[in-house]
Amino acid sequence: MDDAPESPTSDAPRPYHHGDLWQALVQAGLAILHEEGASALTLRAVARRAGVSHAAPYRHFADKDALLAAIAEDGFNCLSAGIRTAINSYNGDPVALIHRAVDGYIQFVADNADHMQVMFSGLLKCYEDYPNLAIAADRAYQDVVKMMQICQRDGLIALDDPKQQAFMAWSLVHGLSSIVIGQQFPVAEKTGLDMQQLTDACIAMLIRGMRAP
Amino acid sequence: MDDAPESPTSDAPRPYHHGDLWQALVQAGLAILHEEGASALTLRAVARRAGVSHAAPYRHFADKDALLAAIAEDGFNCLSAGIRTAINSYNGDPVALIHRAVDGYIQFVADNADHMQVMFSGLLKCYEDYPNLAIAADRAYQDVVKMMQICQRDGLIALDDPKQQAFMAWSLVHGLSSIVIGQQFPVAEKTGLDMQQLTDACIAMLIRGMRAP
DNA sequence: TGTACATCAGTGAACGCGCGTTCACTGATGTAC
DNA sequence: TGTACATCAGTGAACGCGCGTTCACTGATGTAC
Repeated sequence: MDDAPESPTSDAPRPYHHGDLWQALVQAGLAILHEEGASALTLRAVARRAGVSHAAPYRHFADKDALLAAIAEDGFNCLSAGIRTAINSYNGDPVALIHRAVDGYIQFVADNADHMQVMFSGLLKCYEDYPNLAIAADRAYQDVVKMMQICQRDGLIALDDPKQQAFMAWSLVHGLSSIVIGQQFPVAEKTGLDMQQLTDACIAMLIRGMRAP
Repeated sequence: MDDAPESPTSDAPRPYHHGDLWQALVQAGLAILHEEGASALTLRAVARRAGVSHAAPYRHFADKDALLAAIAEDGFNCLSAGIRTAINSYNGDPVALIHRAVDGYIQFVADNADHMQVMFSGLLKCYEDYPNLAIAADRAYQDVVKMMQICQRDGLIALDDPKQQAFMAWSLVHGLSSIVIGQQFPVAEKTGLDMQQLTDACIAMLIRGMRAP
């Protein structure tokens, strides 16, 4: 009687075998992050939301951290998808490329603050224990590197190590978004600028800082 | 019998009245953050470590969040103390000033990763509910602004709005430290640089990006 | 085509645990007279 | 200087709660013959 699974949305009787419970659990976790926040992300809540018993997840995840890793991995996939979209629609204007990529990143953080928390706030101690997660994080990073290489090729930034440039760009954008989103202090009120203006200022500074001499 | 306070370190009988339990609880919280991490930071653990019953904290803090706010406040005070130290020892070289301040910030983050988590990872939803915390965060920010004004005055950076420059600098350094410290991916391995080299590269980029034309 | 059987996926009860918070209490402190 | 008393700070038992995890189980699936 404890923890009855919630009634399925459809009237059809839910089959005993779920089909793709792995995916359903990850999606349920994302929904909880959106609607209730990171502190509500428990294994039991995820199972409840997916409409299965709270023991069912153990068929698919070794423990809670494994589920968190899958959720974090999904987040990195979203980030790199956004960057890749920007790269794929590249039209020869590297400044526009950076704007599109950065705006995408910031938008993702704004829309998924609690998801970012799972990815970045040290909830998972050892990324090495989750190879798929490490790969996803690396892929996002490599996409940023690629973007830097394009900006180099087309003369926007200096021909320095693109890995280093990518890391600096990521740091700036990540810091920008996490300070604003985390609401540690009312940035708009303090700087007199809105998010878009702050973003644009950061991009301008970044490009100037990396510009080819 | 549940939750017996641990024996005091001194042999003298602990007086019934503590003297400054408020401070003792904050210090106990910091010790837990250092030694056991943010997930171990519970009200009961803090009381245990301070050597009082687990109900005693409620004489000094309305609830758990109030304790977290006090701990976060302490963190911002440390950050601004570091920046002010750098400012006070200013010797006319603005580049050295920035290096000292940034190195201090990064060192603090490296030594207090879990403390930073309490300050920045959204554990406290509303900073407005804790005026002292908001003041401490703002003071740290104002110290960065002051640093920017010095750099402007001595010709290192452009005469733009120092509040905006401060925010960009903070974003970069915060992002840099949180990505590296959070260990999302092995930065050293990926970029081929150690922390100090990455820091120096970021500072160089920052100054170039803000440099007076 | 039908059937026995191994394998897999999900169930539900149970475990021990530590948490945040409340409450009636008691011991200590300091102040008014 | 001594004493009654209000006030304050800490105690310890109790509350309800939800968590992660385990376990023996059962229902569904698919494969070998």
